[in-house]
Amino acid sequence: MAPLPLVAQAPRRSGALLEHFARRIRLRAESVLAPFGLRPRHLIALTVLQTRGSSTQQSLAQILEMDSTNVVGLLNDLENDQLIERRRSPEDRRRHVVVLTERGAKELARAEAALAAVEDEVFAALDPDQREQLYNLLLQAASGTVDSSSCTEEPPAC
Amino acid sequence: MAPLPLVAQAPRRSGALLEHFARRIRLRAESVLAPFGLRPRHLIALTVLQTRGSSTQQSLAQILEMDSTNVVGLLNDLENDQLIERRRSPEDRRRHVVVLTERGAKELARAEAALAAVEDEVFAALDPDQREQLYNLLLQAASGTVDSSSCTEEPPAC
DNA sequence: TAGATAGTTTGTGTTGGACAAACCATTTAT
DNA sequence: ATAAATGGTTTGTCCAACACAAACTATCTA
Repeated sequence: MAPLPLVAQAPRRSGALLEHFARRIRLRAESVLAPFGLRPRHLIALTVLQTRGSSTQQSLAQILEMDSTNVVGLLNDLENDQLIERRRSPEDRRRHVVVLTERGAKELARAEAALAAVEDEVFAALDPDQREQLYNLLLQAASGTVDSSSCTEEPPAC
Repeated sequence: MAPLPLVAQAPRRSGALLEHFARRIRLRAESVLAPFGLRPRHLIALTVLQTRGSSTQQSLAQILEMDSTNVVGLLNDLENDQLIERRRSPEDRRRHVVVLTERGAKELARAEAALAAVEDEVFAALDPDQREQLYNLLLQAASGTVDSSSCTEEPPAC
């Protein structure tokens, strides 16, 4: 095959920039979140629960791509603060269904509000519209990967 | 003041989702990058150099928000592979100006190409247009934070 | 000449997170 | 009914990324 003219420039990958910003945000978030008794990774878990609904611990580990033993510790923290609940699945009583509590949702909202300044700083170069765009893209990317076994329905239905 | 009607929903923050994706990408990138002898954080450094141009090590540490002693090690790796060069600044010979070499740029491009599959997987729910949008938003956010002392010009000009 | 600054080296400590092993409760297969 | 597999938990070990401190060289500035 003759080599294509290569008119289009090589596609740039978002990965590195994404990680770059993740780091910048995480460093700042650390201190902002401290008063809440939360760490960035707790926020991630709560956000995933809110975004994708209640999940089994197993599927949560899959989504977060964390070792399941470490997920246990993470959930222990959150459960101690009553931000999530572990409910036995009625269909398979070995399973724990992890549910964001009302308190968890409120706390998440408060934490997000506290992070406003952080994102204002890190995304200073983006106007509000663009930040909205960014958020929506990420949201869509997240909700798209429904690799089964996550559930947005009422707790007993999972 | 009377409480506002709160018609608009609370603004959602991108931070947690951003970190979530950064993690997913990093985990996959790790193995893809291994044949190149690179780690994700090397890619970040190279990307920053390409995006924002040559920098002093000091300003690089600032941008990457890493401890400068650790930046040294990072740059040592990259310099060993001849992906970057440290040039003495003519104006202030204490300073090292870090320059992405031609080889560095090529290697970065190759690495990015190798990461295509990774991003395809992680951003499966986004169509090409949306991925482009995402990239451009991140790029703009990155280039916006020109906190002085970075330089896109010819090496001797820095 | 003295002090400040850019970078380097070495060394220490903390922490996130991967991994393995042993265990309980429960479900499924034979 | 018994055995095997599965979801979750606990504990413990190991490693890599980092932050931080100290001591050093080279260079610039006062």
